Amino acid sequence: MELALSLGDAPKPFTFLDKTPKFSNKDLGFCMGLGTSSGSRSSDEKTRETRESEEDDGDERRRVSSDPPLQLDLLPFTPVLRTHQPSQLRFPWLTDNLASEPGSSDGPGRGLDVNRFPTVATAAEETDDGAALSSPNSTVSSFQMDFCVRNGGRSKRDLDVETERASSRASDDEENGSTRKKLRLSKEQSAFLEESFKEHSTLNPKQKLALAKQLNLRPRQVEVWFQNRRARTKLKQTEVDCEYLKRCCETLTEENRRLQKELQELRALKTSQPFYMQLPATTLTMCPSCERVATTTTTTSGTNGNANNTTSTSTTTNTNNTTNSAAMSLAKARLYPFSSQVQAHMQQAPAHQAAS
DNA sequence: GGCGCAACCACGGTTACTTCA
DNA sequence: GTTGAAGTAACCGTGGTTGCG
Repeated sequence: MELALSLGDAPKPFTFLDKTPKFSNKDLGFCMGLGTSSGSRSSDEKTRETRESEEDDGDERRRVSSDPPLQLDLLPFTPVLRTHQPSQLRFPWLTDNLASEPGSSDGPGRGLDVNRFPTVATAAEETDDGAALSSPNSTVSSFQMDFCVRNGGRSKRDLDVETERASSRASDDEENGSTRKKLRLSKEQSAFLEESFKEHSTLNPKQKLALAKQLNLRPRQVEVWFQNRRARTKLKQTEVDCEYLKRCCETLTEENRRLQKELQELRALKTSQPFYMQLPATTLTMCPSCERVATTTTTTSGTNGNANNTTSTSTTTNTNNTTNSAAMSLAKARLYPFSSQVQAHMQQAPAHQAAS
């Protein structure tokens, strides 16, 4: 019996894939590939990769480029960053002098930072990330990005209102030091983080600091954002995988049901037309492992019910789905039980497979 | 080389907050 | 105005790795 389950390049193994809701790259910027064992990489490997990446800042892209086929891209902007906005959105590890770009003192990006005055950094952050904490008067604060391209027409006034609101919330929180700090990142900040996530799903300290500077966030915020983003990606991937396996299960169940039904039909046919058994039987059997059909002519003799089977010929044929169904029809007509020759044939299966 | 310790990081799970229908 | 769901920033605990004495 043949059941083809292909996760690879089968033209259309499962029709249900067409029914899955709108997994269109164009629409959602979503693409997924099911690779071999990429999803089960050990944490050791990942940690090692990270370490290597951190040790070698000049080779940042190695981790990305060595990523196995498993890929989930949920990002809203599908175009590649550097071809998309090469002159406006730049990552600090790609261009070091962005903050000193001419004309950075004014522009639509001014006042984008939700946490313009991150005065509530923890003691640890003060020590660890203190170098990255940017004062409003530093060169970092003068950094601006031309987000208008991404704003979809949002005016500067809108940005200012949003920033003012965020600043207000921040100041409220500062007054009430006991409350947890939770400040919504602006759309522009999120978009930039998304783009950088597209470049690197993990950050080394250098990148983290640079991103934090660039977006006027605390390095801790950038770190947390990347952690949550990875978690979201993984969650989405799990959901997709789950759905896929569910559909696979349904398909296999349906196939099993169909085969059971077919088997019942064959049995019914066999009992209703027993005279076929008296004919010189031509065995049509299929090796489950190599999917070859073996045609065997068998002479049945004996008067006391003991049959001496003698194989006269044995030919093997490569099968595909078409020939399989033809073989099934032939099998229905010939009605021959699974014979001992099959077992002998199966013992030669490895040779068949090697030959094919 | 083996061991203990501290520091760091990533991750999973959870909480608290915001936004929106 | 209220409410529940969804999204997400932030936090916590844990395990792994690395460097040092």
